[in-house]
Amino acid sequence: EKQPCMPTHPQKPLIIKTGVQFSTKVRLLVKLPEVDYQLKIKTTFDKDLPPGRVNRQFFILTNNTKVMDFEESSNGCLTVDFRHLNGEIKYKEINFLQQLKEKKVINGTKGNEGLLSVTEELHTLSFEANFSIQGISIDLETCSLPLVVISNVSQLPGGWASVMWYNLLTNEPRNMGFFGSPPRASWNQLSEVLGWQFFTFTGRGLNKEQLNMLGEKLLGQQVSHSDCQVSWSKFCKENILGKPFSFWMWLDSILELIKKHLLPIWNDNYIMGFVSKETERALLKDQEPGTFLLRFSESHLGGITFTWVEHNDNGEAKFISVEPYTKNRLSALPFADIIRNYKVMVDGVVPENPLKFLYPDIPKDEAFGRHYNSQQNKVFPYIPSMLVPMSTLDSTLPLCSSPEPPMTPGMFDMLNQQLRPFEIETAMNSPYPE
Amino acid sequence: EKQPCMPTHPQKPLIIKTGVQFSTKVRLLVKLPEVDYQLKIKTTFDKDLPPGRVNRQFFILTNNTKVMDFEESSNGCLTVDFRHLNGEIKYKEINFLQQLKEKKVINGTKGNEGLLSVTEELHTLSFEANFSIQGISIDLETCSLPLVVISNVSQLPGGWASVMWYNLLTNEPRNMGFFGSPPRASWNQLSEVLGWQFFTFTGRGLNKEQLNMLGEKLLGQQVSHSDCQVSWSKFCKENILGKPFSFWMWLDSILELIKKHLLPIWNDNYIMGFVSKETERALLKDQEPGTFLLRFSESHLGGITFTWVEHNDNGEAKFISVEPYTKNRLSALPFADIIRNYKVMVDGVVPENPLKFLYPDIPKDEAFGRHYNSQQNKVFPYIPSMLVPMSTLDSTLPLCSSPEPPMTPGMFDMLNQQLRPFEIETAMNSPYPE
DNA sequence: ACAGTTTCCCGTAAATGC
DNA sequence: TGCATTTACGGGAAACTG
Repeated sequence: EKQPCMPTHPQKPLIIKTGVQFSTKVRLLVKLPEVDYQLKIKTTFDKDLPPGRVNRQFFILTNNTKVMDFEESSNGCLTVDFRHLNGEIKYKEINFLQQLKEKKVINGTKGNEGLLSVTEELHTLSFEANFSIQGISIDLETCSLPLVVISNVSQLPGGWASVMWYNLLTNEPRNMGFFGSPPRASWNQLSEVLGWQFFTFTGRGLNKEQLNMLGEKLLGQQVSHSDCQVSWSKFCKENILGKPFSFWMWLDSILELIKKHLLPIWNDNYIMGFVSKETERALLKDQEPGTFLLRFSESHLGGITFTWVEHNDNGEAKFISVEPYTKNRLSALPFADIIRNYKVMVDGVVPENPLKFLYPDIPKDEAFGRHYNSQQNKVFPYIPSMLVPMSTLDSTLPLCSSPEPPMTPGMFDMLNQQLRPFEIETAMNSPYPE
Repeated sequence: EKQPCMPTHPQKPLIIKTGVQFSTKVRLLVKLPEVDYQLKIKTTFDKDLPPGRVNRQFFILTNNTKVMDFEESSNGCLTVDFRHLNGEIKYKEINFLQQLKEKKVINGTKGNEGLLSVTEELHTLSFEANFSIQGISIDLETCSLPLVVISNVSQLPGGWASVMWYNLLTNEPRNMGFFGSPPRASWNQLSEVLGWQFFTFTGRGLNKEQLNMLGEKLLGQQVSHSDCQVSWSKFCKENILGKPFSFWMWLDSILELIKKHLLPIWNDNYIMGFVSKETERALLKDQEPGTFLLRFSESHLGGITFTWVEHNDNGEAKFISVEPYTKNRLSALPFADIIRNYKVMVDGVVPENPLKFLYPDIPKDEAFGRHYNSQQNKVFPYIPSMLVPMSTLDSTLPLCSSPEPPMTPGMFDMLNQQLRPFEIETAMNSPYPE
């Protein structure tokens, strides 16, 4: 009869942060005959969870009772929307604006297995109303989909992973023990969700090649990933081999990077982003010198780098990648300007920008010109100054410039044991398929 | 009998921010004969202000009663220090950790003249205790010096100005209407306080020349500023002529800049900082080309620039200042590294660092070498990249490079009406005394 | 409309708990 | 001790309010 909607964290529904206001909407789906009186809705947090399994306990700080009525108009706080939809069903909506506070559990024994993290702990909001019609008292009750409660935005990625996994893999309205033994997802399902994440939060999804690279990263090289199963743990809990973060933490850090610093370029489809080093080399190998592409760092959270191709004296292609730029650097200098002004200075010779064509052959300025920042702000008595990103190289020193090593740890170790000058880098190319 | 100390905001006592914990200490100065029982201290905010004049009203959210006793040891929250001092007087101290919340004043008429800003509104904390000895009940009561209550750190500079002004100009323990008609300060008094501010917060005070420049800025050119009177309004409320900020706001922004980004260089005394443009030119005029000095921006809040001297073909000195660096830029690149790597490129020619000697003749690297950041962090497969601060000039364009115009508005307008190439700048020099 | 003031809340750092 | 989680609060921005 009543269909509850979810409390919302900015852009991420079903996640609530303690101490921060959230809002919920409840819609009454029955058409009440001429009910003009005000209907009181009471909200309760974790109303009747099985007492044995309770983990953290929360309570709603503010008024947990709100009136659902027809008159109030939208003021952002206690908005009540009243709409006729298709002339058939009446929706009444209520917004609660309230916040949550953790009850200190006196009882020392938290019921649950210690294995679950707080972002795997599921909660609900219950809504109750009572009204009487023609002398008959009627109780209505409903509750939300499972919620995740976090205490700091640093837990948002983990919480969102839980929400995604739950909603991807079950239709149950309230399986609170879901993460006690979470089901696996097929790569087919998961890749669709990942693409959808990018689409929702940035405006552009992921193409076949990008998803393929992600599949390989998560599952290793396979003929087809479609039917592979991905465990919850592999997706979000276990660290990637040799890295201090999980697959989802890595991917989410890239989502955040795009949202804050790369949005227009990403939406113009100028960031290939998810490319293996092997593919990268294969693509660049036969291109004009100075052809480059943009790739997200696999070794650091939230980083983006460019790799360009040059040619040795003997005609071999060599590939150079710059140290990845992270949000700190990008907030000092937007990425388009980095590409525009990037310089390499070898042996103190006049610096030159090695970036000429965005793969496959788009002149740099044609691709990024729209996003250049003419940061030459005229402050009258001063001469303007800008930051120029620059790599300074000394060709006599064995400065290593090879792109990231492949994922296999053996290979990684092997590479790490060798310091070598530029020339040898091209050797990295041959072992890989083209 | 009891001597109260002040609640503390980090580094700035007598300022309390709503919603943030603060602590107070109360010391009992009488030696109680064998009092081992616990003495309860009750704290009240604005206990008995004349009701007519009340502005904002606040109350203490947390427990306002704490026990002063001998046993408790320092745990950071309810610390009680117990010390014998000189074997004569017993100090008992209590820390209150509590926060303040504003009462919504139902009564619409705030008593005070609307002229005062919130940072000029003074409040107090009262402390009360009662104990009985030999059947006689004894009441103790005391209260703090006037406090300023702010709701956001953005109000801290204003609040701190009030605390300084109050404590500089009165010895009254609680003149709550002080800012109704605040007295003036002599420049003698004020300059001492300003120097002390720098000393306290950075470790280095201000020398005669620096204070002199500040005096001129505040009072205009005078034979001697010592006996000049500075009004509270001029110090903190009125904007500097032609600028959107007051004298103290400007000075405080520089204090903050030093604290966060320039501390070691400032403490090495390598920042002249407060120099008028006239003096700057007089100093640099006869120095080696490439001699530079560091000066705080007078036109923007929290900015620092360098000015260096070069010579024209005809031997005239010309002075060039870079656009001031503010906290945003400095957090991308520390100032010492900016000085180290700063380049000017004219007509696309090889860029060169024009900064050679810190005034009067200290080789740049000798002065700043200790603070250079070898930011060449080796991230294995990538080539490192750094940000290089650079000014790019085209000598065929009339790019203006004159240092800041002098403060007189007429002069400012005159300058603004002229766009001119480098060479003319030297003309600016002659009108000024050397 | 607007300026002074407060609220909101992210994101870093520190504290706490386990 | 180390890791997971929470708390603290500066700082930018939005919301509020006369």
